[in-house]
Amino acid sequence: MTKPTSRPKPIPFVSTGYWLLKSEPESYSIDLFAKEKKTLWTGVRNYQARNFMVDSMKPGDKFIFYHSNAEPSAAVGVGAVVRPNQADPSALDKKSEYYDPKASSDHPIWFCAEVSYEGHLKKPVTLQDLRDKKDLEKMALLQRGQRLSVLPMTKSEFEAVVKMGGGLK
DNA sequence: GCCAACGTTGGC
DNA sequence: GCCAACGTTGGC
Repeated sequence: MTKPTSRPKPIPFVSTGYWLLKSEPESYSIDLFAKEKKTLWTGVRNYQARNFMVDSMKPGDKFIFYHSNAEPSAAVGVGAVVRPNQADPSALDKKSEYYDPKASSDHPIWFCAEVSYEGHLKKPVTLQDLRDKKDLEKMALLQRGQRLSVLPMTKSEFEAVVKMGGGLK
């Protein structure tokens, strides 16, 4: 006997191992990432984006580093997931703009991923470049109203973006 | 700075 | 549980 349910079941999401992570360069840029080599991808405060990092990201996954709210907004580099699904320390830090009074070490609420720098694209691939590319029209980033800061992408989308950027430098 | 398109909150 | 009001994101 199946339980009655008032809500539709979430569609199971199967990761292809490729992601796109957004950051505003004024808050965390690819240049700073390159200098630090590794960072905790903290401050994600959207449940769907969080769930990607908790449920679907795996060590070794790759991602496009995308500058949002930038001049111009563009894919600018590549990174790799080191360790997903970790409690986000910024939620417990009263001085952080991402502090959440409802979070605690027993109940972190928010999670992040440790990620490592792999390289800058030789040339940034602007949002307009991405939109102009027929092969990328289904890419999550380009869908109407899309605002998540952690987005899945397919392997072929990932490879197309890297190629458009002339590879890594 | 504007505003479309979202997500979240809270009164009921 | 509905939904109006509010807040945020991010392109332009």
